[in-house]
Amino acid sequence: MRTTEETAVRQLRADARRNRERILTAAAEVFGEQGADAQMDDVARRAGVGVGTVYRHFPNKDVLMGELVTEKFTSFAEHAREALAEDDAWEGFCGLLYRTGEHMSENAALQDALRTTSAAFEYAEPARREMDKALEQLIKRAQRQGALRKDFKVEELGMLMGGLCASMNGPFPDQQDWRRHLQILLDGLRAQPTARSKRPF
Amino acid sequence: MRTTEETAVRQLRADARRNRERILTAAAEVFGEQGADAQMDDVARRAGVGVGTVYRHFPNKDVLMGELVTEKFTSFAEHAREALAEDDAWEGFCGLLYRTGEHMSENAALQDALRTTSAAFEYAEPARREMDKALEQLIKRAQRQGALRKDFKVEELGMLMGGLCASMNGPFPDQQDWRRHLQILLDGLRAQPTARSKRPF
DNA sequence: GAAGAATAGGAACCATGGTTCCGTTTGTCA
DNA sequence: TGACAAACGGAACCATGGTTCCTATTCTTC
Repeated sequence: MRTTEETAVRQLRADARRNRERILTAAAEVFGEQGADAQMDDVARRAGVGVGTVYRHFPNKDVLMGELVTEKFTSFAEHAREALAEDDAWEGFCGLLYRTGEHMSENAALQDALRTTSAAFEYAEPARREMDKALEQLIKRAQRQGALRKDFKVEELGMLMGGLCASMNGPFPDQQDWRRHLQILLDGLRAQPTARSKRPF
Repeated sequence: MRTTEETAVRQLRADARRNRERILTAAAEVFGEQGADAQMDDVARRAGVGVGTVYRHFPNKDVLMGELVTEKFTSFAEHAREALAEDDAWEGFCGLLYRTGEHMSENAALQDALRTTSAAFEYAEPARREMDKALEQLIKRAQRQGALRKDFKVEELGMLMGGLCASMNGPFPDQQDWRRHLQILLDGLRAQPTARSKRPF
């Protein structure tokens, strides 16, 4: 079975194909564990390959990381669409954020992608936008069901999730838990029957 | 007027004292603008001084940054004590977080200090603990007044504020506003008369 | 199974940025 | 005002880590 896509990429030599795969796997592990400042040499070593080989397959570090993060964002978009299938919009929303948090907490590079501006993550922008489209539907639906505060916008979700990342592996001792953070956020997002508290600004 | 403290530090030569002050000012500006990875050469240049001079006054970058961040934390602690003087504990609490946010949003190094684990910021730990002591009182009081959710702990505040920092200068377009983020957090922290929403975990 | 192109490997290269060193300058004190 | 310690300046040093380059090794094809 050979799709057009595969042939379009020009048939790689058998060893090259194998190595490319290994590199991708190794990179996912290494960047996942160490975040954006993991080293290319580490990736190469973990893949059992020379650095030169890594660079033969990916022009530079940014592209390699971008590739990985894009993959992640794409899968999040998929998750969002799944959540859309649930009956209770609010439950779907909460469940998605939790699930996403779970993934992020296991992937340092992803956390970096959500907190930092960096050339590396611009490659992932299209995927991010794709993800946002699915999220938007989810949000709208939860708002129609009267569960999510009306003034909440998709763009703000990125911001909140970025903040959530900060509580994973941050400088906080005592096993701080991002789940707790998420819990508070969700309580803040829930549509309130009562008037909201005054704000000094 | 010569305090014991000044003499304890051993009388510096006039030019040295002047330079030390300049360096501190320059460093506050440079690190405030560019965060933890501003360069020592920049600090020196801004202070109108050679790098060597910077190093004569501060053994290394980490200590210099630590000094600055410590100063900030100390002033935050002071603010917290001021908030304690207000009648309405909740208003005091909100006001403090807002005020703190305002400061953080103008100081990139401070943001870094709240999100990253780094030798540089360990120097600021004592000051941080001092700050936490004041915050604890503020929190307890707001809880007694029934305004703040009962299950909230001081340690969690650091986490949340760290998250808030992530929405300042993050990778989010469209002028995302940390004030909005804070608003949502505060709504999540407000004591709820109604039962909290179910959580999928 | 030999030739040639594709691929691998990893030492060497280079830019960046913190830190050190030492010859020069300056403040202080008698 | 002269002497000397203290302080200055900034070129040079060094470690780190991304990227390149060139030789050696494999596939693949005939």
